[in-house]
Amino acid sequence: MQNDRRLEVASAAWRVIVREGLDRTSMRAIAQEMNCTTGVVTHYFRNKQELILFALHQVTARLQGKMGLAINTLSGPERLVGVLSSFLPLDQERQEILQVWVAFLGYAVGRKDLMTDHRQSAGELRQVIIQELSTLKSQREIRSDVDPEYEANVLLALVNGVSLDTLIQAQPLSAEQQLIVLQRYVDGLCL
Amino acid sequence: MQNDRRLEVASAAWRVIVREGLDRTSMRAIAQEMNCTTGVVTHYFRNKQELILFALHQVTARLQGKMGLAINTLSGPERLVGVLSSFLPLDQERQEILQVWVAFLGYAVGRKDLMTDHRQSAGELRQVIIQELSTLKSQREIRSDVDPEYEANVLLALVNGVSLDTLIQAQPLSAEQQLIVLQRYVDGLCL
DNA sequence: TTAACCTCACAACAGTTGTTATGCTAATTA
DNA sequence: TAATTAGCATAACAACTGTTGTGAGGTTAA
Repeated sequence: MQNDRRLEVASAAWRVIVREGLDRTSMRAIAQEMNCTTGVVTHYFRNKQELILFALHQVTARLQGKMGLAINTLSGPERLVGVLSSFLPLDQERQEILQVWVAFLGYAVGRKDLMTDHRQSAGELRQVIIQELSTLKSQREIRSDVDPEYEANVLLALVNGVSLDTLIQAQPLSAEQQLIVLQRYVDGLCL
Repeated sequence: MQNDRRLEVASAAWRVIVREGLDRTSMRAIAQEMNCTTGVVTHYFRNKQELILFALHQVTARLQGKMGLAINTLSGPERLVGVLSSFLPLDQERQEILQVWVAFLGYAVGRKDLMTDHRQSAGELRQVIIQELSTLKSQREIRSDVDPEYEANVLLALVNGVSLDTLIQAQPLSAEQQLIVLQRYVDGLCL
């Protein structure tokens, strides 16, 4: 399948990004990571921009996959925690996703179009959280005085902040500690 | 003073980073931003790496300046809020600082030495927060069951997360809303 | 004045970048 | 079988990168 090959190229790009940095992720470096030449890369992607954009969309796609799984298998307050924890770097795969995401976010500084991309996916996620909170509120699972829009901001900030801290803290939070932070705050909304 | 000139170069680099992106911030682009040639840049900085590192240290230096002001002028729980809010993008200056910081963080992915730099300054800030919380605890200003080390993680995550959201959210939190999020959480620690 | 020096412009260097064109081989299709 | 296309290697291109050296003009010091 030609689509599988595109994923292989994007996967190689990811590995180079995590290991060498985004600015050192050249066409030749990606090709070398796949043990072939740039002919492969140029054959499956028109531009480098198209490749970069595809690799970026792979980030959001895989995270949305995790989130969809949580939505379909859980319910109640556990589903809210499940959705939010989909984005936490709890395992090595999501730690890699986080690094690629941060690299792209830094790359988006000074590029209006790329930053708009980030904002859109962030906005969609925010709507999901608001929806979850509203449902929980109408089901009397959380306090009646919580403002879904406000708490969505806080929860997203908490998840993003905890994720970032796993990158920039010397002794980062363990997976259990990350979940505890999230769980405690959600517990504070319940009752 | 030759130090002032270095600051001018770094300032020009900041402007290019915010406007064009870090990867497009070349020696020539910085020089053009100053309306001169690369001779200026190469005269005050040995390498580009030295320039980049200097510009990065300017970020932490200016933030620590803000923090120092809060430490010296406030006291009690207000000082904790003041210290933490020093890092929030409440005004245009700190919004610019945030963008440069995010650009450098993304640039640090795949560079162990730069990421170590980030980790060190983050660790120092964490110690300050822990110290603040411990002092407040011994002064019976916050609940006796709060764990300073744990709450320091949560507070830092909250500040980092709120800051990030101002970048990646379509309608970002206003300065007042950012402070409310922080203030409310700190209020929850008091009593 | 003479000498040293700071500040900077300018040009040239080698290396790396993305992009493109060409051609080969194997698979697919007619 | 013949023709076509997919998949990829190779090489060459211009543009851009950081770095270095040379030198000019102005300032300071002896």
